[in-house]
Amino acid sequence: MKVEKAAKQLEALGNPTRLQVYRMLVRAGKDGLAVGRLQDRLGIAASTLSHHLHRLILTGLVRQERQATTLICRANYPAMDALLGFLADECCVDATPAGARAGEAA
Amino acid sequence: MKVEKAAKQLEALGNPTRLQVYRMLVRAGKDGLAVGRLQDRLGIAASTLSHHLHRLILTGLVRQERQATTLICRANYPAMDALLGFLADECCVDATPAGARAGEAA
DNA sequence: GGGATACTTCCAAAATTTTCGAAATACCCA
DNA sequence: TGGGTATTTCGAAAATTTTGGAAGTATCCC
Repeated sequence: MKVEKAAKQLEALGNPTRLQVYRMLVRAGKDGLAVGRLQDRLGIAASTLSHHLHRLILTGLVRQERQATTLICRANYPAMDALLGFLADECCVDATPAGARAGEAA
Repeated sequence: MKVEKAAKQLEALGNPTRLQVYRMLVRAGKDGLAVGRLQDRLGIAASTLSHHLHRLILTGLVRQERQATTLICRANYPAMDALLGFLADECCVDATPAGARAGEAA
């Protein structure tokens, strides 16, 4: 994963409203949740919610599927796994090796 | 973890420069990295880096320790673990149970 | 004390984000 | 075709973020 992409995804999750939306979708699982259901729970303007959803979708964290007049939103779990992996990745690889001491031979 | 706190941390990581800083610190491990070393690698103004570091520190993702005239920065690993846990947490708990079908008795 | 290095805080301009009403679009049903 | 529900796009104001030069603070060394 590229830093730019990860940053975009983290930025998308870094807004309280979008994070709530995302968590609702994560909790909802494979059934997903309609845009209208999200709006009912959040109590914000439809256009505001639509903008937030758009950003989550642009980053690949959320997917939408139309069912007649309603749009079902779902968390994209593999994308979340990739992002979590990116953050935890390569922990300490540049650290001084455990046995190393000043003046010690390589 | 509260949604507000998690959102602040994600927002802090959601900027390419700050994410790079954070990853450098994660890679650096327990030794950490001086502010000046970060600046050398990033090539940005010292004041800009200082602002970014301040945000990472405010959210609790990064800690600083003074060693003489230099400030050593370190990733706060427990904070990262808590954030990752928050995101993965409660996946699918609201989902329709696997055996559920329309009209099925509870 | 004087002077050097390391880093932060102050200030401010430019860019971006957040918000939502109004208008537009998508789809279904009769 | 006409009308209704669901959702997005347009447009724009207010708030926040990002950036860095200049000035300030902290610590060390002589």
